[in-house]
Amino acid sequence: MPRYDAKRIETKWQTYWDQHETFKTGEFVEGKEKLYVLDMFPYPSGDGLHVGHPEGYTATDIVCRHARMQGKQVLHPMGWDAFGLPAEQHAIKTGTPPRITTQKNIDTFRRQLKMLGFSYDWSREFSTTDPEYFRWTQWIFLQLFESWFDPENEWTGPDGKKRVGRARPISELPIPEKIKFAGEEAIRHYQNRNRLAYQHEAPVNWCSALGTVLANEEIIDGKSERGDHPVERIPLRQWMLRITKYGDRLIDGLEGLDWSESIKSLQKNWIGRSEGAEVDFFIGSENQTTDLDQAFETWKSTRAASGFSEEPEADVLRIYTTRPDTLYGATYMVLSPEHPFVDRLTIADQKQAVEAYRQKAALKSDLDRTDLAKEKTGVFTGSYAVNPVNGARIPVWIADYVLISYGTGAIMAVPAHDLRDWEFAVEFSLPIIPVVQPADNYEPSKDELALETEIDGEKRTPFSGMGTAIHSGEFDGMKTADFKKQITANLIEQGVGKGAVNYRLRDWLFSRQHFWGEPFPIWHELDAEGKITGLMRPDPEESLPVELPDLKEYKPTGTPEPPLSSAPEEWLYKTDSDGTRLYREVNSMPQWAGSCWYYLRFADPENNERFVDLRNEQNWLPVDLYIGGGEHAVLHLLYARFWHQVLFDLGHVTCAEPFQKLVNQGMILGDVELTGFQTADGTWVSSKAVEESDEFDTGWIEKSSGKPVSILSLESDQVQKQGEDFTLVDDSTIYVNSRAYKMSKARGNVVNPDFVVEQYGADSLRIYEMFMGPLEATKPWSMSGLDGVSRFLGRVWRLMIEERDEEVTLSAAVTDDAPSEEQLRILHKTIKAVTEDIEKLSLNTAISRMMEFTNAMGQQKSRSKAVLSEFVLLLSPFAPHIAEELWSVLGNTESLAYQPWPIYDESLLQESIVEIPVQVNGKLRSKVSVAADADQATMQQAAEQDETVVKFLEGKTIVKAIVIPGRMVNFVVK
RNA sequence: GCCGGAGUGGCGGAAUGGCAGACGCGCUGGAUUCAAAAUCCAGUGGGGGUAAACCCCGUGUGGGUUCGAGUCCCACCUCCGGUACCA
Repeated sequence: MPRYDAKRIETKWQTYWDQHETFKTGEFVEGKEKLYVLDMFPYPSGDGLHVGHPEGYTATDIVCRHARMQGKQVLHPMGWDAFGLPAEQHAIKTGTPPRITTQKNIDTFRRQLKMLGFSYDWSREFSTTDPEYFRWTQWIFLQLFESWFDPENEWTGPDGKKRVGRARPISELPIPEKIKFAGEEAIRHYQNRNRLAYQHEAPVNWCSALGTVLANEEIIDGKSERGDHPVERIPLRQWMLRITKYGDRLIDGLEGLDWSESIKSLQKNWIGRSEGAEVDFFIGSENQTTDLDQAFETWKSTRAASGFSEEPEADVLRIYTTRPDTLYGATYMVLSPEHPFVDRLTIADQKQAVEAYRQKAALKSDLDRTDLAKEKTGVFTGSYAVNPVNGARIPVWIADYVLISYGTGAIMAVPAHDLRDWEFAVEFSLPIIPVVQPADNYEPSKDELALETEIDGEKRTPFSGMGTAIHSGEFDGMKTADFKKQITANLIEQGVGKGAVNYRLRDWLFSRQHFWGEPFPIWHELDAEGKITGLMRPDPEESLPVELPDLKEYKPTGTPEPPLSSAPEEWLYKTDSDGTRLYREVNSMPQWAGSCWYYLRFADPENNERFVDLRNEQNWLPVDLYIGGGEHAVLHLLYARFWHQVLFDLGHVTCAEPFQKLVNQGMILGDVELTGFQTADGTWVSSKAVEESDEFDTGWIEKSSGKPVSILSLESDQVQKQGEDFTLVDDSTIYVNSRAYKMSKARGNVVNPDFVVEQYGADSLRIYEMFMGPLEATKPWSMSGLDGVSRFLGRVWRLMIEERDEEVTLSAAVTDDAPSEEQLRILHKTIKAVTEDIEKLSLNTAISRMMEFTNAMGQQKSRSKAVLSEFVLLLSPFAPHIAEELWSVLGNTESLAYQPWPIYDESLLQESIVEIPVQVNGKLRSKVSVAADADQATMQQAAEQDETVVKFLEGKTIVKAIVIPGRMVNFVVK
């Protein structure tokens, strides 16, 4: 019985922790160091936990258990991100209300997490689907709704940092005189247009198969991320959040954060800030009668006096460019097909062609647009615009390579210096004027060369780099960077342009046509005919939460009308105190909403007065360590930071950034698979002669014949290494594939944590996942690796427990004698290494250090109890169950969860004699033993006397001897 | 294409510019056993040499810096992840 019995021990200690509320975070203690460690909370899917979850959870658990033993107060909560599609789709199929399914899944997840022995404070658990939680999600939405962004506001936050731009209450929005004059309704509409949460009629990605509108982020290659269904673009009234206003703040805020450079750059790229200029090109008034060139002169002088207007007037096309220095090379303009000026600029002769082109563009899904990306298409409108810098008349085209959603939806085309414009100009024989001279030693890039074209008998390529201005009037000879600054200044002076910043980031499409999401706390005013007027009334704060109605049917309506539109009348309509009929907003919030602020709620989960008490927020925030999968590196983190910054601007939270340190755990792949290929008649085909193909069920074909090949799983003894690759043992010309794949049901390589715990125990699973490799690396699973760590725990057990006894008793080898110097040295080396490794999150090496300890102690006939006790403490964050059990067998009556973490003594680390390497000319030739504290002369002398070294020094002169005390000796000889 | 990251034994992976391959898996041999499981001990990068001593080669490729490079610099190759008409 006293063999290491994981199941018995683990159940015992999990019950103990539960009963004693061992990991409940108490009231915040002033002056005691705090640590807030958070896992990205899971979506409780019906499949239960997979082995990827415990990877991050174990890492945070180790950090927390370690921190508690160091005397810190630790906040380590867990909850559920439980709104989302799967529960709704299950409801559609079975009629089971999503709340029921969700609850069941949460129960499974909780059971599994407890089974793994994580030290969460379960008293703080909540789900985003709890009305008491989403009450505050709705409240935060109202904060966004009731605010606008003032880009000019300069202010100093509670963190003492100066910022420009701030969210302010909508009541403080300055109303232009014109609008004030138009009356109350106009003012309300104006406010609506400026809110951080606003409604917008926009082409959205409608997926009829899912019966919903999708965010750009939910679409991959023009198909839905979920289910791979086709997506088309249709116009719809949608909720948007004005995240673009926070573009700069979201970039600047990254600076002080302890995040990997790669995630920071991922976020920066996503935001995609670019600097350039907006420039107005004169097109004349709508029914221009006088000559365009003459009108242009008048316009120029008017502009010189009035300056550049905030909004473009009707007589100009406003463009955005990052290369204002190429203005002289603009030879045509392009509008996106959706641009509002297309109609008025299209002359009668071109109407038909333009209309046809627009139709085609509108029908194209994103997929088609990218598919046809190779070829440039477009139509001339028949109209011209005037280049403000040189008065040149240039034709205005429409083309779908210009997107309505970026910049101003219109561009000036400079074919000589932009690859896309070049392609278009070549296609439609438009003039190409070079205005930037590359440096003398310039070689065209691959992309540029690919576009090489013969024009007028001469081979020419576009040039998209920087250089010196030519054909640019007074600016000739200027360097690109200087020219940009200079011309931007000139444009402002002449009132025809200004410096501008653009973002790749778009405003956040914040509504979904789902049942299983947070309802919006918004009512729409209806007019006498029951039509939506565009004016809105928020639910008063005190009436929150707006709960979901009971529905009989969860099916999508099949139209973009959300399922909530079939809610009972009394949920959908009400008459306000002033007699206005109101209709409830029937969209719901996206799944991101709940995860945007859950980290705040954990600091104060039961507060009925506020989303989080300010004091609690100040005490616990920011999150000191946040660990989760890389799939959230962009969106979740960007969205949560955005909400947080708005709350910060409005004074609801006091720290500017929510997540101080972020770590992305790597993905765990399935076991490595060796795959061979065979034709139908059973002949082997080399993996180098096959390729993937959708044509046949096997998914692979032989390249030469195009015939399908079947795939065969091989055992490791059937293959051998050959160079970089593997081949069959029987035939070294037949290469086979060797790689690990993502775990998936389809591939059948999913590892179930329940199974692993059943077989090996939770401690083994925890240690194995940490031992696999660096936390952030992608790593393949290996069942035999689990045997290894399981053996290690068995060895630890036998260090202390007498297996042959009936009862769990201390082994006779464990004594109360004073530890030997050697045992102490081993212990203190281990303490030092493990402590430092935990701090670096280098958990795989921490475990290997403990293995070394175990191996060394196993050799000792008599083992000091004191030494073993300290070791058990070191092991406890990693394998808490076995550690608690051993701790109690060692004679302790209380949990070790709050025992002081062992401290190493530097003086005990030193060995008295060390073996140091001796090199000659940098090559290792021998090793000599010297006293650890030997000085340079002694070391050099010892090295020179070494037999082998003498041989290498014979007949040579020592030019130089490099001696590093305690480390090495190197002789440079001639 | 662009932006990140990574290339080290049969495998997962270690190495503040200072003994490459810690630790684990796998494999080989041995002990224990009637036998097995479990456990313990020894060996295990490649080549040469007598399975000794010892020597040569070796961290994707080519160059460089350095007394000394897996580690730093330059160029390139391959793989993985993200992204893509963003003006």
